Amino acid sequence: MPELPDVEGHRRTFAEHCAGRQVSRVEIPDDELLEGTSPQGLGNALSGNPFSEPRRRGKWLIAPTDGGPTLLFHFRMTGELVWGDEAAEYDAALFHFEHGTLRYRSRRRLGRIWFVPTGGSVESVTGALGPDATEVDADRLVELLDGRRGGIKSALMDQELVAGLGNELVDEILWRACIHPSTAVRQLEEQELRGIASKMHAILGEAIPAGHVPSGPTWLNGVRGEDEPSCPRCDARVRRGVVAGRTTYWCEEEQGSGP
DNA sequence: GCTTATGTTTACTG
DNA sequence: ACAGTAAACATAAG
Repeated sequence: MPELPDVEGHRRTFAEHCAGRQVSRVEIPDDELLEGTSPQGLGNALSGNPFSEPRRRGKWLIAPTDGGPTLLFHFRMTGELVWGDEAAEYDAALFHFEHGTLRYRSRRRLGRIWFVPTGGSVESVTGALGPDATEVDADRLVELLDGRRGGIKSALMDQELVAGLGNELVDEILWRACIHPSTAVRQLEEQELRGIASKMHAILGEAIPAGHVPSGPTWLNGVRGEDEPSCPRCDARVRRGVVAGRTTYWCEEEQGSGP
């Protein structure tokens, strides 16, 4: 689930229930989850330091405390944040508050929570990240892709170029822009790059409030996983293949068969 | 048994 | 330095 819109949903969950609040107890059923501290160290550091307003950059959720350490959440493939009392087998971290519990749940246990001490560097954990996809307009995208070698899908998936886009979002963007995912960036006209930026914004504008990439009848995402998918726009065959190392869907009719 | 899965990192190759 | 691929991570589902 976790691409930019999903993480934004988790940010809203955190903001609604945890911002301005003081953790009363931390419980870490899976201590492989924690990077940079121990369950006890985390508990100590969070006592007396209420969370402030969380922010998001790309697929990272950044949760600072007032004057204390900052927590960084990355969800990888199957992580999520859930508010409530319903326990699940893969609850890996529980943040108990007086009014309820925030659960970091991670079925495949790939996600992590990083601990950044007061005054520490968030960037040293996240590494270099490009501008958040929500802040990239057409001019900026053209600039970012100038001189880029390789294919358009791998470029858009590169978090150092643009932060937040994942496999499903990129397929959706290129499908709406009618561009084959393997197309070399250098072969794209400026107008095509502007089209990509515009579709990216339209898609994010719908996906962010939803908290995920929608899979309704007008979305390519809706045919993902089907045996014989057909294009929601033109009904032609949707192809499935591997591009940039990831399972990729595209409409053979509208996006072509590739370079 | 096999394949596949929304992400990232590492190692290797060109 | 820049890109691409493959494998690894851990687990479930078909």
